[in-house]
Amino acid sequence: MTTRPPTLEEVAQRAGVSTGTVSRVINNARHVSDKSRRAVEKAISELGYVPNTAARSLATQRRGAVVLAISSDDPALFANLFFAEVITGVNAVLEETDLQLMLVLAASERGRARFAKILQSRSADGVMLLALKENDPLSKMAEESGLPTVHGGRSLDRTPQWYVDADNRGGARAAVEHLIAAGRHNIATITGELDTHAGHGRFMGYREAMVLAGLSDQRVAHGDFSEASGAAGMKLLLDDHPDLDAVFVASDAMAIGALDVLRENGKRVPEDVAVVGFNDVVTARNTQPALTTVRQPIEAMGREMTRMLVRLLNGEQPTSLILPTDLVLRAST
Amino acid sequence: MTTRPPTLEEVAQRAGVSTGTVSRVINNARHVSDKSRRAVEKAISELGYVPNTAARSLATQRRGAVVLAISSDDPALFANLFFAEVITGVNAVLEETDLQLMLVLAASERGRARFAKILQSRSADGVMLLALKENDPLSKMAEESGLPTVHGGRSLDRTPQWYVDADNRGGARAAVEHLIAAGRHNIATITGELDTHAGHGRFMGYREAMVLAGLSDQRVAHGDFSEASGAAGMKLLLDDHPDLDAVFVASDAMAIGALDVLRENGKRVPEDVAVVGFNDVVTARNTQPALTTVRQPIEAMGREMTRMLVRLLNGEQPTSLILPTDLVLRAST
DNA sequence: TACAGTCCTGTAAGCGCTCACAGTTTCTCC
DNA sequence: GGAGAAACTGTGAGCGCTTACAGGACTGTA
Repeated sequence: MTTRPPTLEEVAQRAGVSTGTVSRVINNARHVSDKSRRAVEKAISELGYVPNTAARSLATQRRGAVVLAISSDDPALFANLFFAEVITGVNAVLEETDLQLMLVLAASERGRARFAKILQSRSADGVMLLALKENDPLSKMAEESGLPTVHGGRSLDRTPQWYVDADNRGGARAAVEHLIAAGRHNIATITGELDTHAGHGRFMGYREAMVLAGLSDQRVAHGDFSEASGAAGMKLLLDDHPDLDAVFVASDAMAIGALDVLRENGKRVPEDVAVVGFNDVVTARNTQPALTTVRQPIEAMGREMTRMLVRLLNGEQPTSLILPTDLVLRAST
Repeated sequence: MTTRPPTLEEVAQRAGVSTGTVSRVINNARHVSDKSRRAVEKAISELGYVPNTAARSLATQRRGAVVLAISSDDPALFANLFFAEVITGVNAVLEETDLQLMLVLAASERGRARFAKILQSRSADGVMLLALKENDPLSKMAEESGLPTVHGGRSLDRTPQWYVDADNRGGARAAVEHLIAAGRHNIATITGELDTHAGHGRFMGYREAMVLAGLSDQRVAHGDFSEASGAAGMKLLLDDHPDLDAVFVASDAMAIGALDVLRENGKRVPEDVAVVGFNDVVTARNTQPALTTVRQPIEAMGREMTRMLVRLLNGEQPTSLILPTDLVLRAST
């Protein structure tokens, strides 16, 4: 058993000053003489004093912590290095502050209850929400708590006041424009779920690029981001539009399904049909052929969400952000 | 702005009892009449009261949170779904308790300082440490703090009192025995860094299996877990032991490098040379051919670490755990 | 009826810190 | 040298909760 850590009062005694002065030194407030400051600092280091966060929180009404809540149990969150990347980004910014990171996986009912408890017990000063589903209950909970909240991604039904999102539309458009520049004209698309912001945005990006180039945007199959739906979509496309020479697929998982179908049908990639995916999942570089895809700046999203939240906590008014994506060129185009 | 949340005192007033009684109800202590209890519960739900954690922490000297510190910036931690899996496991157990999860990435100097601060300011009741490097400073910091600490993995230099680890040796042995059972006899190995517990254990597992089967354990190349070192190791092995018919590789990354070299040298896998890796990284199922490998129970490690820590916090004396691995059979054997 | 046990309840003293307030000292500038 | 401002410091009242401790109200027993 370790002995009880030293308190501010003991520091004050040792330094021969009052507790108020010690507190001022700790929070480097003004109005402290060099002499007192030095005495206090000496006492602090001799005693190995570190302020007790609970006591400080109680007095200041500030928690010194933010919570990152991850809502969906969507496998998309776990495929990929999504998790690691977001957290790396969040951590990088938090390291520059005194804020601690609390993590809540709120996929289950229980997890949601825990999240609610954190909010209501005021265990955190702010919230970062990765809620990929539409109408996610966490979103409302955070709002009702009144805590500053930053969203990662948007839903179609409601644009949160503060969010960071990837440029789904722009990314899709760039991907399709890349296909066009490579001389493809009969470009099809397999969409994701259109009732998600990402799915909708990527589809819009496709249409935008095609229309602007004066090409037909009518070669469309609808999927749900899953590998199986990608395969099914590809089959439909081959039936309906045997002339297609490229396909923009709204997720890598679907693209993988599509590649299988193309192979089964004797289509060579990219010679006969070029394929572009979206997300740059880890396996994208190991497909046959390696998949050209759109990479989302996930770590940057984590970073920017955190920056935004920190600003909010400082009373500033940040502006929401849409981050650019990268087109990763590989052998499938 | 939301109004200040209700306090315990307001609950007491509304319920017509004293604060002591309310506190007893909240912590469901004994000696509360049904009448008071009901009155208090009614008041609580009417007011939407939730105890303030900071105040409670201050009074009880318990924080209601544990910290998960991830030390290494080792890419191995980020390849894979390591991150997501560990956290999923940790979260699953934590959901059954009232403990919150604080996450610290302590790869940088700054991160380490933050970790120290958490320990010293007593912001957490216990520590889970994923410190993959030998002699990791975090390990000592945690120990000095006196907080209950559970380690994920071991280092060679020092076995922590409480840890959860995967059975590296047993996993390796099972992999090699699988090769033997398939009729291979000239089995080589490419080791990982032997000064890590994992590298050492896997090598021991290889030797154990070979010796027990009466086979030579002398076909050895040493690597450092990286893809490049796997390729280099494979080259050496082919030169020194052209008769080899199988190779147990201590990491998937190295196995991928080895597969490349085998292909370049016209060796067919698995016909000429069977290959087994270790870790089951996401890409292992997409290699050519798909890689047979040893899967570590990462989520289970997270779960067991957390269980162990919870027991420790309850004053129980848990015992350290070595979790079994799984052999994932694919086309490379 | 008296007396010890049990239960229940209220009271109040902390937990370790911050911060307004008031008091004291030191400057600054005529 | 003195008035007023500025800088410094100590004091003490909280922040919202827990937890002895001290009763008071019952119960059962002699």
